[in-house]
Amino acid sequence: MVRSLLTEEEQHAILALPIQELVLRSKQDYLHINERTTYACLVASGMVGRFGQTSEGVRQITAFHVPGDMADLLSAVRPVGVGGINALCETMVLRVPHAAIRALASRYPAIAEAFWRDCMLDAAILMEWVVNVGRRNSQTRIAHIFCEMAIRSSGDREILKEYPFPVTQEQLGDATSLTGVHVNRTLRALRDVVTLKNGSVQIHDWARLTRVGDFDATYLTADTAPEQQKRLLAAA
Amino acid sequence: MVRSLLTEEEQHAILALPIQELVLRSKQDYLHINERTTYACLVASGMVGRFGQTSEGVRQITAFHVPGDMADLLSAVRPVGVGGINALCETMVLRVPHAAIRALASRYPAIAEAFWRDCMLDAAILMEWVVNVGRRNSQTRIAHIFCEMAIRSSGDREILKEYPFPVTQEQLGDATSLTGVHVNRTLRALRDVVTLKNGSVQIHDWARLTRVGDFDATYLTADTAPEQQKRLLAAA
DNA sequence: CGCGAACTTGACTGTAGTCAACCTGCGTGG
DNA sequence: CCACGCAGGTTGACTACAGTCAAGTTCGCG
Repeated sequence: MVRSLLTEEEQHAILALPIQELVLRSKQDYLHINERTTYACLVASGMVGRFGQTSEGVRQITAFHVPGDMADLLSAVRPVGVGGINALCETMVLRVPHAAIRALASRYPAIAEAFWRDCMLDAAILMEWVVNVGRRNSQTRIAHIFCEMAIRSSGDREILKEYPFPVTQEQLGDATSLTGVHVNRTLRALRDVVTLKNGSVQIHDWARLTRVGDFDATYLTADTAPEQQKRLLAAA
Repeated sequence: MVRSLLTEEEQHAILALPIQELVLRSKQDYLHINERTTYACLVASGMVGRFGQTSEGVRQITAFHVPGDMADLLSAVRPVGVGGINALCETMVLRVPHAAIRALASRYPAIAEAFWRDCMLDAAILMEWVVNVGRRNSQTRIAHIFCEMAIRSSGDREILKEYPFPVTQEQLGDATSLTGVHVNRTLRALRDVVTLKNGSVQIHDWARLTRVGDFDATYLTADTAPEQQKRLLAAA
């Protein structure tokens, strides 16, 4: 919730939410496509992918979620059309009942807005993914995802030169709409700039990576508006 | 706001929002990419497209908005990363100040949730677009968009056999990540099922169109949960 | 040590892109 | 009222990026 300003009381209220730990095995589907749920899940460790699929069962990953992300917060207000969720490696999630989230949002408008804003960051990323998959070639697509995940995995710190990204080349293809074979060839072409090995991304040249990846981090940045923008205005 | 249940008082409060009418010429950019705004806009008539673009300026439409849609409601809580907005034909929009939206959301939790839910429908559509652009061939892609817009243009009525869709083949290509030339060829191949002419889509065979378009409307359906799901639970 | 998942490589194919020419219909201005 | 211009649509020939298929190879784990 670093993306919004909350008072201590609000922060305590969030930390007091009832949670239930759940450990997912690598490759385990946590939420099946079109499944309805009454919990939202916070990724505590590991990594999950959200995905959609065609009627033929071909999967398309639509989002990656790192520790700290609510992977399906949107389901709290709209439990349909969330897509499936799949653990990319052994992952611990904390399940929070929708009812508790909604009750909290009702009581604290600033929390409602913080949740809403969090969902809107996801939406901005999704828009960027449409552009990525639709308009960029294989090198740019993959480099772009590596840039995005570098920023998101680094939190407020300096950009990490290496970060965990426990996906197979096949899964990276599911995220970029490429085949595993072509991901492999593309990674080879990028090897001077970035490598994916043992479930980690190693960035050798960040400047070149952002250039190849046609990457501008604006869409990921926290709101840079005046501070009060991060909180709801007092009720009129 | 038909997607949520609101009391009369809440409905009146929404209708009392300060608005400012604005008429956009066809092809006019209303919001430039990366532009920050302090208004959200409701489409009153006509049609707009939201778009992203690569650094080379190639555009990718990420959403269409029909009358009744808030095209950039998400900007109320997160004014960055919205992308650009372009009028596809002469369009009237109603601009509503972010401040008013946020004040209303703060005062009426059910309205906050209705706004949030509305944004989440957009997000669900966006996920479907990633799948569409990433995983489907040209015929399926175009047919899928035609299906989506048929449902959204029909509102609660029966599905219209003809509905306004004032886009050029080139713009349809910008939405489906195809070139204008290929859109043209694909439309020809689909002409027994659906045609795009004079700014309207004519559906000749809805059953076939959904089959060709690999279309399942679940992601667009209003929440089918028990009624109270459509409103925030009373504050604990 | 042996199995299987993931990765690697090569040869060939196919869908959609590119380029270029031409057609059509509409709105404007002479 | 006609003619011009132009945006949008249509078609053909050729190209290219990524997909497909198939045969290895490597590596980690039981």
